[in-house]
Amino acid sequence: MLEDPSIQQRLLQATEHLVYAGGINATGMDAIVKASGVARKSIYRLYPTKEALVAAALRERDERWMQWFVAGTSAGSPSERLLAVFPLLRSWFSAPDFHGCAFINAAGEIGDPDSEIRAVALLHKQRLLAYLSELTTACGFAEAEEMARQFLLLIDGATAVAMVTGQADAADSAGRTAQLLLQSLSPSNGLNPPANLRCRHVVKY
Amino acid sequence: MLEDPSIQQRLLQATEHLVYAGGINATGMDAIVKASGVARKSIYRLYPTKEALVAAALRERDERWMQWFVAGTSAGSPSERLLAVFPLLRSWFSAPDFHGCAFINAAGEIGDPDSEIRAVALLHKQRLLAYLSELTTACGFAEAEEMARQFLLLIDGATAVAMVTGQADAADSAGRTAQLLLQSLSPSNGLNPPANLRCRHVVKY
DNA sequence: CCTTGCTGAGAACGATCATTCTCTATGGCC
DNA sequence: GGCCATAGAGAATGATCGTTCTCAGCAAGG
Repeated sequence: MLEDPSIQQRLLQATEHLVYAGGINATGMDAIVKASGVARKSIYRLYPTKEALVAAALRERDERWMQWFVAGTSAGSPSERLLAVFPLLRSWFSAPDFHGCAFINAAGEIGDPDSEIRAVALLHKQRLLAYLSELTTACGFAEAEEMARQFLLLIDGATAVAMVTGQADAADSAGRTAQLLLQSLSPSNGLNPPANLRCRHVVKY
Repeated sequence: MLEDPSIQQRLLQATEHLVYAGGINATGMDAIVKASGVARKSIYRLYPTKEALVAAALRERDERWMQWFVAGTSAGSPSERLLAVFPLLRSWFSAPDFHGCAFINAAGEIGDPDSEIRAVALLHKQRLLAYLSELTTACGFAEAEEMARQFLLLIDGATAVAMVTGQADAADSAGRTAQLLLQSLSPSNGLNPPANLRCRHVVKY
């Protein structure tokens, strides 16, 4: 009874790619139709407006990006997983089609604060923060929430700086700052509870 | 012999405001004409294309933003000035018309890497990094350049997170991370050269 | 068979886009 | 007073925007 998934998938993937590469407003429906091979009529049967289509494409990207991020930070102890974030980011920044965080770009382009697209961007950051919080909590830190927020700052800061300057080594500076965070707030320094409850569970994304 | 500055100033200020609030592509020339009160013919005599106009408006914003940033971080010792960054950011994030970093937003919206607008965004980040480097160098840190890059990450990360989530306290988390950076790399901990050459000079912006 | 609904291809719509043009002051300079 | 560049206001241009509509093909179900 569901719609043919291949059509929807082609449509969302082409939309995501075009919007990420060229921006939302600069991406016309003509380009989406041509790149996806999906007819206009079919697009507007699936999504009432371009905004809804772009929001759905960004939700799709959120899903895939989180899967990629979790898969790249799944090996080792919790602290090793936290530090694995930054080499992972570096490889992303070095990709030829890297153009920053799609959600920050989208939120920055959309003026209307009530737009559905802004809501998707917010949701993505909340999901990323929740995953980081899982990791810092698994490390046994007392202030795991605060630490997750600091990691989020480092990730988004490195992503933004890498986009504007084109220098992938922004991930390295962020990684060094993260290492400092882990060292200074390490559970083994006596200022925080011992790490007797590490690696409790892993969230699925 | 120069052009009447009031016209150019009205034009650039209206362009900057509209582009920052609503994005580049969503801002039409009609809106710029109406908001600035400058005639179309005069606009195209001053700037050959909309892209050049927006680039000039962003250059103007760069100038004013850096002046605001330097003025807000001019009191106290170098390390106090570095830490004053984050309450300053917090007040910015709390402003009703805050919409993130105009340069990150612009670079994220523009796909063409050779665009003049992208160059202005890059220049802004280079100028901000240079100023941060002045401050960290004045603190007497051995790796002042690296530290300035880390501060830039924190600033841009907090700005991006505050835009997407609307939470101004992203600046507080960034400030705590910065304090950690200053403490762990403090010149007084013996791992770095003593701070016998602090506060050498101040750059004008 | 006939109907029904989905698909692709593309025409058509009114609106808006960036850019150029016309027209009418206006204000300094000789 | 005459002159000329600049100013604002807005019409015109061709292109492109998001959205809707038409039409032919095709597959499934009665």
